[in-house]
Amino acid sequence: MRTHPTLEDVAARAGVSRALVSIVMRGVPGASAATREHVLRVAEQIGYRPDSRARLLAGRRSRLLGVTLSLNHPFHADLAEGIYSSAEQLGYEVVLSAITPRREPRRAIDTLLDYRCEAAILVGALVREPWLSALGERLPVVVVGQGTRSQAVDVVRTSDAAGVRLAVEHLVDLGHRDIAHVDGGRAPGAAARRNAYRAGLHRHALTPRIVAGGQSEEDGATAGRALVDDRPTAVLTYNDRCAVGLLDVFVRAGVAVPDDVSVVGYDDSQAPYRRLTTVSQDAAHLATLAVQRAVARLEGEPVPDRETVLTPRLIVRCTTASPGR
Amino acid sequence: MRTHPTLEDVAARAGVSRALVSIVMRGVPGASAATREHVLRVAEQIGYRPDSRARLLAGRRSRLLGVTLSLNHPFHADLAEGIYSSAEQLGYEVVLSAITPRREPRRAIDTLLDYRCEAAILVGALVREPWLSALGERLPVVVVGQGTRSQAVDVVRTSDAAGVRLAVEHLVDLGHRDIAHVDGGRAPGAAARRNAYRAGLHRHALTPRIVAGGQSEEDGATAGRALVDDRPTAVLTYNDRCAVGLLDVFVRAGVAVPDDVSVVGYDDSQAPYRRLTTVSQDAAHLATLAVQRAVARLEGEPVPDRETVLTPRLIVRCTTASPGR
DNA sequence: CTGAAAGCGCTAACAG
DNA sequence: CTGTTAGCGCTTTCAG
Repeated sequence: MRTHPTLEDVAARAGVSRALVSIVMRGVPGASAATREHVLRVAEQIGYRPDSRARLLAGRRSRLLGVTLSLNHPFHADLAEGIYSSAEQLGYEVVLSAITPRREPRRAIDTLLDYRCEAAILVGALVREPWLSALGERLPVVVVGQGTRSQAVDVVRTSDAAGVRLAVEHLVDLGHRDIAHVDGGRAPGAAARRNAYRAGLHRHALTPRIVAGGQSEEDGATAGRALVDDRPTAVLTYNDRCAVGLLDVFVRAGVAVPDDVSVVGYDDSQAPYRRLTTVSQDAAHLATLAVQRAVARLEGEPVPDRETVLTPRLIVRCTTASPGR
Repeated sequence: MRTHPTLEDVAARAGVSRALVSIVMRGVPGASAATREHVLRVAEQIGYRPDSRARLLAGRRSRLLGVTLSLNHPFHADLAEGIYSSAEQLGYEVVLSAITPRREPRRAIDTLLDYRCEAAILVGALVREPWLSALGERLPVVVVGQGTRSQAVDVVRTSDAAGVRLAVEHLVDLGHRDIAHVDGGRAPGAAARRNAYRAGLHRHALTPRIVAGGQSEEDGATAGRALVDDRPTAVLTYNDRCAVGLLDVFVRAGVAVPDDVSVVGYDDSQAPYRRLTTVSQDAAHLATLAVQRAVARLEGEPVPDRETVLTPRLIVRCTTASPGR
């Protein structure tokens, strides 16, 4: 189990100075093409890879972006993927820190700080406003997917109001008048969606009906069981996972979708196999914007607005139809 | 955006030497209880957190465990959670590196190496044997969840043979004779499960019927569409996600589960709401073992076997029943 | 128990 | 173009 080769090993074997190797490895000007190639080959030969810790320590910039995310959320996975590739394009590294039931956001963020990342991109991190603001004072912070009252951080999100509105309009256009909402409880964005739902129904002089839900399929199933007996003609759920749980209960109870009841999800995170009508948030776009925002702050470029709000799209698939069809 | 406080800042403010602060922060003997408390309070006051880069660089040990995982797999999320907590208990840190469609296992592992983690725990990383062996020569490697021909790495997994066998026996006991398998293609463990399925059916003089599947719900749905017309009485799928996709297609096609067809999943990764009969792998246990194994290698403790194989449990829920009930 | 001193592997000025 | 020289913030001897 021998130790990793160092810059010095490469230098020695290539017969040049460490500084030169450093220059070559970083790809900055200051070495002839011939030397460059030679050094690179030697490095390759002895399996040299720069020690990222040392590099981070020595450099004045770390070019490291810290990202929190909760595992097990398809939408977060999509965001992470986008963040990785946007960051790479801009020459930044990414370090992930997971939020799990036993590992709180605060803990995840602390880890990121210990790595001395230059900016933090927070996905799925529910932290209290004062703490978030304090964090925003220390380093550029971009919150993805949810709003915040804090003025110290950037926000990149999709408009919950617009998304819910699209969904409600779609259902109303189809002729639905009894539209229920399975909410997300304390989940990110849940409050905004709930409010938008209320507003949407009021706009059409309809009566809101909110059922407690959550983020998971199980929450959706629970809500489904609560709704199945006194069934509305349409249901808008907090997210796709929730919709899936609801659908499952409905279908098993012999309730046909979309014939007996229409269902609209949120996030477009489910594989298309379910053919769920849903409000789509463009994860790749959100990711790109979040990274751009963080980088802009780091590089002192002007950032137009603290908050960037994307407009979601409604994707009509096969779980919605006119009532009593 | 001021810089982070350093060890020196704490020392200055507490009126002691840097070395002492270091001792206190690491919690090693060498400081009086009074001093210890004082230093700790000062550190807390100025919001000091040790720089993990510097710590890693200076210490002879990094106590860092590198973990690959693919986002978007509930089973991996469970493993990650377990790894985090086991590592913490043993005084190790964890750094995650995601495998995504655009970020190959090799890339993810290289990142881990750049962080100079002392050992690697590979979950969901499909890499060729020679490369894996080469990696195993460099540092302790524990592969989780799948076997490998490589003799250079440790393996912690659940017996696919035993799991599939449990499932097949269960179905046969229920009276099924026409049992299909939706396989996992090239996914981890898919080959082993496929072989065990074949062996299981042969044991009972039944004819195997294998349908191409995959890891996702969509793959399961595709397989479901292929099976729905010439329906077996029972289906064993590569994993739960696959089972869910299959179920979805069946239920929509008016095929009742378990009345018309029984379905057995694998992983127990779905929320219980689906009431899926499935083969359960104990993620927490696997995680603990993987971490213990890695740590044992690092600390030169004896490791009994290269491979640890857990026995899975069959969890009978509501998707299996006798045929023609 | 405490302080001084030597690096860890790298980057970044600066001279040559 | 190339080599020299300082550190980055911390751990780790080793004397006081």
